[in-house]
Amino acid sequence: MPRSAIHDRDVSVERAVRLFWSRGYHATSLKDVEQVLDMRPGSIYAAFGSKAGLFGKALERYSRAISEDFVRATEAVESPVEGIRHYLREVARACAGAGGSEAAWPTPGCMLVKTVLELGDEEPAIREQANQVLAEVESLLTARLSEAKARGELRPDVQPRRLARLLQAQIMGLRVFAVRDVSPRAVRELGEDMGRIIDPYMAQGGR
Amino acid sequence: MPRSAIHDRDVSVERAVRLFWSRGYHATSLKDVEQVLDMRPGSIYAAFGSKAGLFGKALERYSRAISEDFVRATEAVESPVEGIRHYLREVARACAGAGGSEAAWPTPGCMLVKTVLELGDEEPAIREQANQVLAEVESLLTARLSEAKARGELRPDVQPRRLARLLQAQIMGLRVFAVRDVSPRAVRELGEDMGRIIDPYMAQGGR
DNA sequence: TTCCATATTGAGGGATTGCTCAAATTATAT
DNA sequence: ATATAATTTGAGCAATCCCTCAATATGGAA
Repeated sequence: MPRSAIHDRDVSVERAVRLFWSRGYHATSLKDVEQVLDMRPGSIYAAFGSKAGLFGKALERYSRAISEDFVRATEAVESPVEGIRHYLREVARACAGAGGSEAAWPTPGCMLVKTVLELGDEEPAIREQANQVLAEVESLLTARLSEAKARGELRPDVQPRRLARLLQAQIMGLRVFAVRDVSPRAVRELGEDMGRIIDPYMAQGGR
Repeated sequence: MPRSAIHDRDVSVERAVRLFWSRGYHATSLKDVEQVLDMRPGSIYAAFGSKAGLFGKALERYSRAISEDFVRATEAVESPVEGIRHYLREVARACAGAGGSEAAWPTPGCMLVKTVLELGDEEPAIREQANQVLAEVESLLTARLSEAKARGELRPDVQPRRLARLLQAQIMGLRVFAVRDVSPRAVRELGEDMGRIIDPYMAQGGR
């Protein structure tokens, strides 16, 4: 007997991702949200509770996409180390092409990083949410590296978690760097150089 | 004949640095500024013109401090490569101890990075200011690396500017990583590991 | 068709935003 | 002391903020 919803929740969240991802939390007003979602305040609040609530859902969706991308790119090749290199190249490529409305990424900057940097003591729930996802990504990296170590690709004395942190910092650094007004070529080169950081950690003297 | 100013401009800007650095641009209201500077709106606007104007002055001051820190830490030892490693360790230490009101850094996150990530098309002047300083830091790094290459510390085929970008991404990544809720030990280890990234670029097989 | 239950609307509320300006204040020169 | 000119104040403006809610619209069951 009820009236069916006219707005697809998934589509709305997807649009909110791009909006919040590019503008950040504070710089995005509900006017912007109304425009992008094509919804009026009442509907938005009935569906998501609050601006922070919608942001949380968007961040959740972004997080899932990021994790899936990592797993997919990483499993595209057999070698875990090569998989991580492949991921770094993919990120560099996406960063270099980011910006346009047609681009896959509205900005090179990682939404998780932007969130953690923007939101301090205000909105601690969202900050904690982003922190937790970043910890999960570190664990994904650690798992891949443990696998590589078990396969004999990495030296026996390598600490997977510690190397994972170094590599996560690479991804963060790459994406922040790409926000600078710098040539796509420089970004791709940087991704390549970052991939080579693993070399000294590999068995048989690297590469 | 005029009345002398009661507020020291330098002190005010210094306080504004900590305030904007920790909270970011949008999350900082003029109420916050009034409180921290102990000034009323009229005085603030007479002195700095606008919120963006004050932020610009604060960013300028922060930039100078960052550059000076880099040069000082880098010149503390004779070898340029060792100087860069020393800087990375110093940054890691400052990051690990950041947060408290007594700490040297209110947050590990770099104000330049936070600014570039937070401000998009809005406030393009400030964004451009931050971008330019980041380019200058890249040049500082490049200069140190060129020196190292001339001294024979680095392999002849090393491209200083390209390696400089890799290292700037390290600094950015380190400081972003440290914003995560992670142990000081992990941050210091990360700084150490980042220093070792230079090894493969060094002459005589690194180290 | 009638009715119900939910989705949606949009005017507008209370708070806060960045900012202005006329008035008050006060250190200095005369 | 007095006059001068810059500094500082703080009430308050227009705009915007996030959000609420009574009214309206509408799809599905009976």
